Amino acid sequence: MTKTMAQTSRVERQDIHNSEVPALCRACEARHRGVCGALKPDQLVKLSKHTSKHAYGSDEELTATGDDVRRYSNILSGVVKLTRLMADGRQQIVGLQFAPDFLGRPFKSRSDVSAEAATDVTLCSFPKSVIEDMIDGSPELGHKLHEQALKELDEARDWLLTLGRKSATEKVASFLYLIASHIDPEHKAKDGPICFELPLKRADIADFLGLTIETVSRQITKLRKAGTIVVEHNRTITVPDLRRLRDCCEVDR
Amino acid sequence: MTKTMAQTSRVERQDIHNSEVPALCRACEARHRGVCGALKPDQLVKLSKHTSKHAYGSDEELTATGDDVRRYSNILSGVVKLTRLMADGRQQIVGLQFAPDFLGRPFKSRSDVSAEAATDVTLCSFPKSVIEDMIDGSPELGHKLHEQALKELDEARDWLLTLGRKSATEKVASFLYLIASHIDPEHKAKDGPICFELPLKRADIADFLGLTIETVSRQITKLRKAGTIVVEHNRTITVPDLRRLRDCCEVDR
DNA sequence: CGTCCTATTGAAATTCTTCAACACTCGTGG
DNA sequence: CCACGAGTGTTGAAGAATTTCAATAGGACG
Repeated sequence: MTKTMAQTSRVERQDIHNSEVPALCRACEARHRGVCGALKPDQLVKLSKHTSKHAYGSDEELTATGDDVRRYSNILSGVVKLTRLMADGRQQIVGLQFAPDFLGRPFKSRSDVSAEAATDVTLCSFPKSVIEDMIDGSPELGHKLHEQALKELDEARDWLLTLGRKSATEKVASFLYLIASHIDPEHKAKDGPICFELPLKRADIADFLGLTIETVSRQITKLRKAGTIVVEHNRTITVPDLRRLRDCCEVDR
Repeated sequence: MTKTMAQTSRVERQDIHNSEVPALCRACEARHRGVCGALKPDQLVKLSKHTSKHAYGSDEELTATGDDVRRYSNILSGVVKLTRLMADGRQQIVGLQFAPDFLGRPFKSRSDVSAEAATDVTLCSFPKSVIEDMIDGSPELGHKLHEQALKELDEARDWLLTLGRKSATEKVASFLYLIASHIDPEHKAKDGPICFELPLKRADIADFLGLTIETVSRQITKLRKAGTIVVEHNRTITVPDLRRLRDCCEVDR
């Protein structure tokens, strides 16, 4: 069984036993919730020798399309968009990843999606080979990566339904609901008021939803006028009643 | 009904070396290309004790939405559609699986997609627990399942681009191209004439592409009149020049 | 022969896009 | 300090793509 959910107290107790956990990793979110949670202290040490932290600004490219993907990363902060581009410039965001998600495509050196920073992003990255060597010795790590792949698959399939079958309003509502639930997973059930920053600009939202900027804007206006959401400074969204937003994600016809 | 298509002679020759391979598995496609390829003979024996073959007719449900998914399966023949359904009846196919794909969602007992037979289908299925026990002992098996998850993820992301950003004609062309390449992976590069049966009826194609039946029909007519495809009996497609079809998948605007 | 299922086609209605104009914010440099 | 431009977001009107509604046709089967 995986022990991902460790409360702080237990983690601290663990770290007394193996004080060799690299300084870099000690304060790291990914160390507990991310892939590194599956690593033993000596593995962390080994990994940290090849590790580098890096910061990216909004819209900066993290991995070029078709590039050799020689490095894996943990997202330490920020939101990353995975996009696919067509020859004539049409673009589709095929995945959004939040800290402390893992970034990289195991078992394949080329990828036809490119990764861009949606917000300011910091990554902790390391060579592919190091991790791949570790997988063989530690099934828990392989399992964790497998889990993340399955999670991403579930999300991609949810989004297929949204892209294929929902109206523009439903799409925008679904996007806002997605962000709201991701920002505050606890809140999801509670249905109280929620406030959050949109990690994407309108153009990105459009590329995520398969719409135009204008349509996105119009639908946001519509939701705002209906009182389902409150918008400040274009990017700050308040949802007075999450249930009402959720209802907009799937309106009976 | 179930026809074992493997040439018996070759399979028998192989099995001289490991006579413990269960009779059921000897002629099986999945034994080589599917997950079972990662199993050792003694594991196959163990697995085959809990294995049952089953045939389904077109549109029959293999796994109900939200059902406990207690069993895994290999697709021995036919095409399976994975669908998501909305409360008001809107439907989206979120994945197509072909023999000898693996069917089932590891590490999760509920799934919100339902699996239906698109064509006549035969499955070889076994309890989840047996496979999961084996994963611990054989990293190769875990790896194979991981690979399949990643493959499905890549496919889902390809499809997100298609659903989000392509026109109706491009969507239909992309679908036909997908099927053509899947039916005959070798042919993909050659660009000669190809003939195949559509595994999906118009309604399913529509649910796969996020379109209506009528639009699908119109686009097929359009491709037919342009000479890009030849249609017989609604289901039999001939593609004289695969390159030309591929060009229709992404028309510059 | 009639019925069900599947597929096609036409015309009207709807949704979304395209094109165009305008508003707001922010940083830079005159 | 203000003008300017770039980047971002909103809104309106016209146009295009797709859906909806409705009618028709062919094949399979009892």
